[in-house]
Amino acid sequence: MNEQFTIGGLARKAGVNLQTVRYYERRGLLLPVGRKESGYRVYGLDALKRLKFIRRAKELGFTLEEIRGLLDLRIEPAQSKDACERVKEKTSIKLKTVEEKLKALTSVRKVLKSLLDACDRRSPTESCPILKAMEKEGVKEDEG
Amino acid sequence: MNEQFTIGGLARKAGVNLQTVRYYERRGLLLPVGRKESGYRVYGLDALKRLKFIRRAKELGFTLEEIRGLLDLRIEPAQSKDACERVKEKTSIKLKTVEEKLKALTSVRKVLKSLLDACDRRSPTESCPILKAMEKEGVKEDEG
DNA sequence: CTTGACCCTATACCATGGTATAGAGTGTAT
DNA sequence: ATACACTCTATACCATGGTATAGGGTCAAG
Repeated sequence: MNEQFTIGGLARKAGVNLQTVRYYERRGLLLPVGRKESGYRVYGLDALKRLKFIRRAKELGFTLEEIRGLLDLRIEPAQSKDACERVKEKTSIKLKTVEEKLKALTSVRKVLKSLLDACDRRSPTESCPILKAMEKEGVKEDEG
Repeated sequence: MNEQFTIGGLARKAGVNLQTVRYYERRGLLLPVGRKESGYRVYGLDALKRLKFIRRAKELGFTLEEIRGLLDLRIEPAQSKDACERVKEKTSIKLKTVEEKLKALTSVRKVLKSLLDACDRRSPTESCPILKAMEKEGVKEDEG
């Protein structure tokens, strides 16, 4: 209960480099609950969860800045309606970009599948099938 | 119309930095169709498409190496059965990574949606819903 | 035949996200 | 009390994906 870690223990449990933990602290992503007399950082179980979250979110293509934003999207009981609205807005924005990525990735998947098909039929493709197919997919090409 | 570009024209049309075009060439992602006497690079319309594809793929979280792999997927008429099999294999691998990304992003979308939901209901949540959701390992794609 | 916009190569530099190392203190088991 | 694993800060270093700059050539218009 109320398990505590030293930085090394935390890093090991989460499977990340010890330096990375300190790096995340510098970036404002992961703070120790406190320090010992000696100056040693002390972490709780929540830190472990947070650290795991950071790694997963990173794999999903969020930057550390964005992850910090996500972690800040906490709905605390004391928060005002305004705060809730701001949180909601940030979340919506993130959701929208995620949905765009999903759409584009779905197209890519479709293309790859049809390429596999072509392989099975041994029908030669154009010089760069993925490009041709993406054109037909009508995934937006530019915008900014 | 067999339109041709110089490197600057291509970069402008695609909305990328000129140096970036040369960088992609160094990385083997985008070659000019040829050179003028002067040594000037010459590009065709296909290069523009390719360049746009690269940018999009990048936004989806593919590395330049991965993108090169995607662009290299093709079946040539003269290819042997073996070669075809290799293409198929490469394509399957790409497909798998795309599907992993899709899965992970779908989880994120779910989490973000539920967060928005919680916000709508304004249920004063005790702890960060995102954290909660991610703690459950539901999003994990890794360690395999 | 020079000016300006463009191109060439080569190399330096930048940001992000880490990782490693140096030099010094801590904690504890023998 | 000393060895060993661990921690601290600070700083250097690495890879990726670019971006900028230096020193020079090309080319069309005037």
